[in-house]
Amino acid sequence: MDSLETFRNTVNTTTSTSTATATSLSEFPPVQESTFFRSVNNLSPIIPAKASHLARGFLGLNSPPLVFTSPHISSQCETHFLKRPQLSQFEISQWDTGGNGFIDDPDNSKKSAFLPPVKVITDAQKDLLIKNGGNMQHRSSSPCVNEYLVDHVDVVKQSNEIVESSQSDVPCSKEIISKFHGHSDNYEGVDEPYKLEGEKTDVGSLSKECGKSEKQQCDNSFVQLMQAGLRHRGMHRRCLQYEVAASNAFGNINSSPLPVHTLEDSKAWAAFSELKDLDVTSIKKKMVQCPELVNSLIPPQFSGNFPVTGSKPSGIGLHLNSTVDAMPLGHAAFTHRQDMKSASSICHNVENMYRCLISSNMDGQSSVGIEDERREITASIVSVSATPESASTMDPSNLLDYVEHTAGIQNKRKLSPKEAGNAEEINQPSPKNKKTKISVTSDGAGCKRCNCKKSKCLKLYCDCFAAGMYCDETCSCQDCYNRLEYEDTVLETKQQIESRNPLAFIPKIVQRATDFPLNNMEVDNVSTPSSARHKRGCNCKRSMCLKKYCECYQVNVGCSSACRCEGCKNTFGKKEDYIATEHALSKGLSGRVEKISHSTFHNKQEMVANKTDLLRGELFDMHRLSPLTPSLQCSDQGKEAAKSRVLTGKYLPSPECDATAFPPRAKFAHSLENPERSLVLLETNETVETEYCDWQLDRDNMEIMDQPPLRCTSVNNAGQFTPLSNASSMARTATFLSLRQWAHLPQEVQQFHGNSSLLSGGSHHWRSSPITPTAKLNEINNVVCPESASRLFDILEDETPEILKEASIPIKSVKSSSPNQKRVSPPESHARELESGGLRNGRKFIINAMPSFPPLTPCIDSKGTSHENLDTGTGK
DNA sequence: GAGTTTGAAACT
DNA sequence: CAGTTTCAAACTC
Repeated sequence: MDSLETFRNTVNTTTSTSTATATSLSEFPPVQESTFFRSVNNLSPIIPAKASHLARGFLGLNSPPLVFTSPHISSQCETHFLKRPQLSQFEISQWDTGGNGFIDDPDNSKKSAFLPPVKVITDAQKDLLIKNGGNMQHRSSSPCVNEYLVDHVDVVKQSNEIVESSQSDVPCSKEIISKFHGHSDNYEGVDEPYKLEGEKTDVGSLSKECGKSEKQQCDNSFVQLMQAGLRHRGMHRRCLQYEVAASNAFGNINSSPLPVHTLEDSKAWAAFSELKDLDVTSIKKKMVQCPELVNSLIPPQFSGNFPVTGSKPSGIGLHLNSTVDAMPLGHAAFTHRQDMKSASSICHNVENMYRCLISSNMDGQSSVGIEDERREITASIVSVSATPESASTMDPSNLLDYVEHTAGIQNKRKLSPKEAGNAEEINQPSPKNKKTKISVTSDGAGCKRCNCKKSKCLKLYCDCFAAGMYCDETCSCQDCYNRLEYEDTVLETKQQIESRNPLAFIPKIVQRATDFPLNNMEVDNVSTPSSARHKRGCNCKRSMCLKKYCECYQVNVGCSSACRCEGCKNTFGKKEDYIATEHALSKGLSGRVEKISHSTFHNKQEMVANKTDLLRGELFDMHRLSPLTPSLQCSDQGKEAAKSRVLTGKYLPSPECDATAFPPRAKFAHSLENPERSLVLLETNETVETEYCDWQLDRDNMEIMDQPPLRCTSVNNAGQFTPLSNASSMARTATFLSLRQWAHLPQEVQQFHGNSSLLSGGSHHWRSSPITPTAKLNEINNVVCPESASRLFDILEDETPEILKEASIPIKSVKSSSPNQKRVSPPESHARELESGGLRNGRKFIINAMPSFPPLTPCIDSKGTSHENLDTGTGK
């Protein structure tokens, strides 16, 4: 045990440099009082300043998460990264406790012993760590960092615990440790700074204590234990980093943002208990005879058949660049670029799984160039994903097989640590890779990657840049500056462009209220709703909008009045047809509203139908910039109205359209009953979506117009959040944006909205789209909520000064909230009224325009309930 | 794969 | 704001 002490001392010495973490951790009392935690807390925060190079959106140093979400962000790591930027310490504690499932329980240290040590710091990670060398500290809030820290801790912790707890119970415990440490030694020479000094020495001495035959046994049992445990620990660990990975890609049963391991660990412990008292041979025997025992050591989500949900990418507003060639809806998950990113996400998940597999390669030769592997695997899987059998529909087990297969291939080509360390170099697109990348991505079903040569990928010419994404290794660009390492440059350039055109980065494809098809079936046949239109329109002269030169045609949308094309023959909708429709609608709707508003509804269903019908157009409008998400589409709550609205129109085949990716309705209902909880739930995209759907109707129906805007309140409350949970970077993005916008709206407008309860609807709207991109989050003055902006533009016809447009955003919300209002007050006149200050009392206006309706949907249990919630919400 | 066409973005 | 240039994707051969 001397060596153990030495080891501990070494650990303490090695990790004593960080006090900040420990200090912070101390703020989260009960969970981490164990001796080990104290040691853990003293560990240096190992921070991958710029972790995965997998393409990511422009986070911006001082800006809210994303100007528009990037498919790249789908990377689960990124998702995680974004999700809880402020929770590092807490996470650390959570992960450490949760990660082992033993909270402050000395006895649990024993339990932990069964958990085989894992190669928790991959080569790539180490490489990153090395690269980031000195400046690692400042990003300690990164969950990824946390992972490294936790992982680092794990190495120590598990080592300690194994030594401590196993004692002599398992004859080979020492050998296991030795093995483990020997494994760690695989990193030798890669990054000495990260090696826990003493590991090697102690391990070495321990190893020698094992006899040869015993060692052989140990090897065998160790391998089995490790293989089982690695999956449990390693993979789970990886999925801590990619928490969404577990929940999305593998249908995690637990939607909690924070991993809960206790149950699994308990199971595993139970299984392990069966083994721990046996000798090595028996253990081996037992494990061979009872594979289920081993399986019990494996988290359920990683054993057997994975419930496939596909990934639920964050999604984005439909940027032109986010849309690639259309595919049959069946493959819609990869129709859009962000879908491709979901593939990327899956890839990333798989990648992590692969890492685990690599890690579990206990032959001591697993030092493969992870970065390189990642790249290739990702590319390969993207390729796979691009096939009809997209990754989203691919059996995860197949993915695993694939990964394992790939791993096998990869292992044939083991890179030296040095080579692995050259990830940066490898990441640079090379002509050699170009063809492959293109072949993978340019088949129309794949991810659209840029191929810029002169723009340095810092102009809107660059698809990646325009879509708010960093280029990645799959791009074929040259002299690319659109990379994370040039983050500052990218942001600067982006701001520069936005200064010229604040809407430069907003989605180009928007929904139009004037064209909402009633044929539900159509949704199955198109990838883009006919109601969608290119915001700025095309300017085709020769292509007649029949080729992909046409931005409208390219994304399968018809041309609109915004287009200046000549000889438009767009098969998705000719400009002239659009104009004609628009004209007809503008003529017919006001009369219709009049009719409805003066009708006496005796039949609730009829009321719903009528109102739903009216709302339909409005909803399209409201979602103009944001493809409806599955929470709406897939909401199976028997909400006829919502359903009707959702299904009536053709919606963008949102990548998130994955029923299984969304939580049960109960979650939302709960949120309704508990407004405070709602705020928390709002951090999940699905809740936001659902909320929007339900509350919108509810609000419209229940004469809550007189209620202070719930949403406004929520938004304000939300503003009190730290940008924490990356907070649902997506949903939160919209929230913060709205808040900021609101704060900077002219007082006049604020007052207007203060009087207009419909603001709530507007806020809803903002929040309703977790994929809402933000034009500029870090510069309040330029903040433009794309969705709002879009609607705004429709209203103001692009003739309103920018500042007024911004100020009018909530007004658009009014419009959104009250479809009738729109009909009653045409956009133009509405704008005029606003400008003249004549429309100050939105409430009155709205009430006149629309009769109050009883609750429309079962989701809103009762008027009282919702009302109560609203009251509660508004009371805050 | 090279060259051409096209239209958006950028520039003036 | 219009005209021109630059750029990269789409397209053709």
